[in-house]
Order: sequence, then C-alpha cells, then structure tokens
Amino acid sequence: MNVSSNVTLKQIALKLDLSTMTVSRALNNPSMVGKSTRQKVLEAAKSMGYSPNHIAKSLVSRKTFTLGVIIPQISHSFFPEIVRGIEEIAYDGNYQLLLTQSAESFEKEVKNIETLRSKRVDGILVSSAQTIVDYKYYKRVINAGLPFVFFDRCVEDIGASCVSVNDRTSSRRITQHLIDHGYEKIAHLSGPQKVTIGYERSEGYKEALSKNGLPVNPKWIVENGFNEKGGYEAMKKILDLPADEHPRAVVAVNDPVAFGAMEAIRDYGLSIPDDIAIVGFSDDIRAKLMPCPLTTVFQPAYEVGKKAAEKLLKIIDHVNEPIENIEVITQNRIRESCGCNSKN
Amino acid sequence: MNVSSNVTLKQIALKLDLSTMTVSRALNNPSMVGKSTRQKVLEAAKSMGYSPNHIAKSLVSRKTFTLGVIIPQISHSFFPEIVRGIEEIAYDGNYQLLLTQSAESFEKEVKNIETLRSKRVDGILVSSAQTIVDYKYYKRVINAGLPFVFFDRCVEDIGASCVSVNDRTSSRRITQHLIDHGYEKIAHLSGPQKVTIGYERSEGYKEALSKNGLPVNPKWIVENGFNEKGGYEAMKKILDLPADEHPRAVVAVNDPVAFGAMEAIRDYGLSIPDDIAIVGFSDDIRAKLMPCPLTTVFQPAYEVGKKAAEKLLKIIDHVNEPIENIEVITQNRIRESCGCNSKN
DNA sequence: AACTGTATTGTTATCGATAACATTACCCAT
DNA sequence: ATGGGTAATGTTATCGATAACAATACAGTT
Repeated sequence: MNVSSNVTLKQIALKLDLSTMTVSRALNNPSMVGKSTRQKVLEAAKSMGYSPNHIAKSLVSRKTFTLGVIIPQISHSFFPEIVRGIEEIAYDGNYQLLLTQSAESFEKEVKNIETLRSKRVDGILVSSAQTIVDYKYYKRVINAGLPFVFFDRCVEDIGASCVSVNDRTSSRRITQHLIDHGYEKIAHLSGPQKVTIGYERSEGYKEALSKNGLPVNPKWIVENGFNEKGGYEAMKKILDLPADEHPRAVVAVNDPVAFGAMEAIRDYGLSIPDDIAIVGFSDDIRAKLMPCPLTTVFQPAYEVGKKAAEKLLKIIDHVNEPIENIEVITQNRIRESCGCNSKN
Repeated sequence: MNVSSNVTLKQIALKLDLSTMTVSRALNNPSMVGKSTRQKVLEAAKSMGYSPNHIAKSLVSRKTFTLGVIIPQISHSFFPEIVRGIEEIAYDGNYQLLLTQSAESFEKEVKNIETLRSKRVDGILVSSAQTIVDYKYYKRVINAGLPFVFFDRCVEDIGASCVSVNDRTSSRRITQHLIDHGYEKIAHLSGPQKVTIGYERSEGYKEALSKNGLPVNPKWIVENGFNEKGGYEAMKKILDLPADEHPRAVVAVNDPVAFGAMEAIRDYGLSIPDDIAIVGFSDDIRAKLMPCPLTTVFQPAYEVGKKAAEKLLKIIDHVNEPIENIEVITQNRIRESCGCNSKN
C-alpha cells in the first residue's frame, strides 16, 4: 500500500464540524481557541495521524527552512566533517539540508543549483567544482538575492561571503618550520594552480622562501595533482636530478601527495628525515601512522562547516549582513618527518 | 539586498498580455502553443530570470522529487561512501537528498522523520540510531504509506526493506580463516549486542566455532563498544588472564577495536601474529598501515548506498514492490595480522 | 452558407494552509 | 435595556502552478 493518503486540516475540520481556520488555530495558536475545542482537535489530529503540510505552508510563507549544500564529493577528504558541522548548526536553527554533489562537473553544479532554486531553499552553501568556467552564473544567482556562502573552495569578488582555511599563511608557516630546522634547499610538490588551495599553498611556500632570502628554484617546484600517485611521480622527477641538486626538504600540497613522495624517497634508498625531510597539509588520518610520522597542517573542518552555516543563517535573517571572508585558523601537527622528535 | 523577489508565471503573462496558462504551456508543453508566442515566452522567462516554483508544483502533484536520508553521523565510518552512492542514484532519477543526522539520539531521529514527513519527501532512507527504543514509531510511519528503506542498521519484521552487508556470514568466514590457520583458542571483542552489527558479528563468530567443534569460552568474549579505547581495554582484560588461558587469535567486531587491541598486545610485549593473531572488520583506511597490516573484511559501502536508493525508487514508482532484505557481499582483505604473508 | 475540426488561447477550480477581515455570542457597565 | 468589548469561530482571498473544461478563430468540406 503505497498511497500516502495524507490527512489535511480540512478533513479534521469536517470530522469535528469546525472550520479549517479553527483547526489551524487550535494547532498553531492555541490561545485563540476554546479549551474544549482545542482538546478535540488535538485528539483528532493525533488519532488521524495528521502531519502538517510544509509544502503548503512554504507556498504562503515563502520560507522552506531548507538550505542547499553543494560539494564536489561527499566522501572526499574533509567534506564529511564539514557537512557534519553544517548540519548541526542547521538542525539547531530548525533547518534541514538538501545535499548535492557536483563530482567536479560544472554542468552538474549548475543543474543542482537550478533545482535548489526551484525548490526555493532559503540559502545555498557551495564548495565549487574544479572545472568551473563561468563565474557569471554565480553572479546572476547571487544578484537574484539568494543568500549564498562559499566554503573551502571560494570564488572571490563576486559578492558572496566565504569561509575557508588560511591556506597561504599555513603553508608559509609550515615552510618556515622547515627553514627553522636549517634546511635551505626546499622543494614544493604543488597542486593545480587554477584551484584556490593549489595556488594559495604555493604562494605561501614562495613567501616563506623570499622572506628568508632563499632562492626559488623552478626545478624544485613540480605540479602533479592532489593524490598519492601524483606525489610519487612528482617526487621521482625531482630525485632524478643529479644528487648534488637534490633538495634537503619538501613541502607537499597535501598529505596524499606527501605519502606518495615518501614512498618515492624510500624507493630511492633515501631516509626520512635524515636525507630528505618532508611536510604535508591536511592531517590525514594516516599521517601519524607512516613509518616516519608525517608533520603536517591540521584543518578544523568541522569549524569551517559551522562557521559557513552560521554566516548563511545570519544572511538569511538580517537584510544588511555584510560580505565577509572568514578564515578558520589551522594548526601545525609536528611529528617526525620534518626532523623533530627524531628517535635517533 | 536579501529580498529574493522571484518571478512568477503571472508576471510573465502580464508583461506579454497572455494568460498564465499559455505561459505555463509554452514552458512545459511547447507543442500546444503557437510558435511566435512560445518564442516570446522563452525570451521573457530568460531575461526576467524565471525559476519555476517547485513548491507550488509539488502542492498540486503531491510529489517533491526529494528523498529523506537519516544517518547517525555523516563523518562516521563508511557513511560518506554510502551517501555518495545514494546521491548518485538519486541524481540520475532527478531526485535530491534531504540529509539529516540523528547523532545516535532516537529523539532527534523522530524529530527529523517528522520534519521530513511534513516536507512531503517521496521516501525515506534510514540507518537507525543505536539508542532506538520505540519500534512502534517506525511501524506507524511505514503503515502511513511512506516509502521506507533501511540500510546498514536495520529493524526487522516491521514491513520495510533493508539493505545491508552480510555481517553474520562475513564474520563466520573471517573466523573460519583463523581456524584454517590451525588456531583453536579464539577470542572475540564484541560490540553492543542490541545493535544489529554487534549481534550479527558475534553470532557469525560463534557459528564458526561450533561448526568446527570448538568450544565457546565466555572469558574470551568481551563487549566494550566500537572504538579504539574500548578495544584496548577489552583486550587488556583478556591478557590479564593467566598466560595459559590466553587465546591464540582474536576476532574484533571492527577495525578500530582491532587497532586498540593490537596496541594492548604490543604493550604486553607480545607479537602479532606470532603470539596472537587478530582480524578486524570494515577495512578502515588505516588497516594496511599498521605495523603488522590488519587482515579484515571489506564492506562495499558505495554499493550499499546505491542498492538502497535503487530499492527506494522502485518502491516509489511501483505500487506492489515487494519487501526485501538485500545483502551486499563483503570480501576478505587478507594481510598479515592473521598469520598469512608473514615477512619471517 | 452552414458545419466540422483543429490549433491556440482563456477561465475556473484546486492543491493545503493561513492572513485578513467578518461574524456571532455573550458578558458587563451604565 | 442598550451599547461596547472580548472571546470564539467562520469566510474569503492568496501563495504559484496546473488540470479540466471553455471559448475563440480560422481552415477546409460539402
């Protein structure tokens, strides 16, 4: 039996010989209704299994208590933690989440946003796809007045707030940590420069070098994606240089790339951190389990989700909420791959 | 400017001096409308930034193209992968997901389901909270005719289909693997028996022992939650037995428990697998990185999500879709902690 | 010229709930 | 007894879209 025959106010009213208005009031504004009437209505509603039709309510109130969330892939890196944070804030404010994945496809992203708009969500949270081409599209949606907040992967100067991690300064800080160890020849396994986090982390790396008067050697900067395999190959390319051109330390754009690089270093018979030190970014759950535990940067993903949802709710509730770039601060996780805490 | 002033059919109609019906038809049933009229409507709709109001449509059609999903915690164990599977199937069928978390609280779960019902989702997918007390509540919702599918954590004999992993047979199989190694004294670090996966995995363990004529020793069965800490303490309790009562192998209810147990074993100066062999369940991303890589059971989470969503869509579309228990088959991941592939 | 058919457009009622206004009944003060 | 006030309930219109039915115009047929 799949015919969800939903009970309506009208049916309750009919049964009790009342007007629908009275029934509605008995359920929502009890003080405006006679005591005995209210009692009868409550009983009938319960026994008939009444569930208020939120759709009809939304049509009148122009409010759905629903937020749209768009992420590249829910199971990827720290998105589960971000979504957890978003959901908790939403729940506390009586909102629910329409969760969609873009799978890094701009087309899917647009289709999802269009559907969310049609469903009249009260606001949208977006971590944009890597393949994004048409910023104008976002601009139109934002100008149409839909509350909008970017998180993690932001699009700048487009009239929307953004919550992210201080990628550049974090990258600069962890690079500085290597410099403080006394290393001067420091390589960088970078991510795609079109992606914010790829670009920002590279900039942080370069800033740290310049600030300390160290030269940036183009041979030591290799861009090859965000995963283990990319890291392995990128590192190999560097290790194929003559031994006297080898760097003494490596800054990887994220932990998986660092894992790949560590394997490459071992495959070359070199040791971490004695021959080559290395640091990552993201504090992957595996980082501390590496043969030489990886020094890396921890990103408070849950906080990012919370802050993004909080900002969105503020925009929804207050007409003149300002546009902000909110940076959630990372923390270094100093382990052994940088040369600290060495067992020797 | 936060006033999302949404364009309506009426506004387009007014501007073009047409009836709303004609505008509606131009957009949805183009063949019923004159060519030049259609052209004008399409242009106006685009230039005015028209977005069809799905809320109003839903009110008439009694269909929202939205599925409710309830999970304990999105960032926990394999839920991200399950949700990814669900979302992909939903997307292909033009549905979207309202994602909610119960945080293992039955009260939250009920509140979420009530809201989802009010929002008139076309169906609900549930992985039930551990603290669930009142199965009657589910029964009422299901009897009300709302398409309903459980996944991973199921409630049986309640009139709803269920998609899960073959926990019992998987547990029996991995236990059998230890027996095939020749081990006879096999302990079990179990999970809470009220929770399906806890109970089923224990049963599988016991079945394997009985089937091979091995006695079940109550001292070797310790129940202490689902995480590392619990595993550590449970294992400690067993290792505190006189040495001649030590088991030769251990079946842990999941990988985190196994990780904790492995630490306890090492802390007792014993070696894995030479003194005590151990197996886990879930193929946690860390399993293969352990000092002695953990033999465990891989659960195809993505498949579970896909199957659950597919079943739900079938129930929504076909009145007489039967109730089914669908089991997704696991695979052993044989590594070294069981005694296989040993480096010695 | 009257008739039928088709293509195109318009009107009305509806989905379920509620805001805004209207009505009724009854109590109390003067 | 009359008027004013309040508590309780009822009526109507509305949110935006669409199903069902209605109307119009014009072409082709006999």
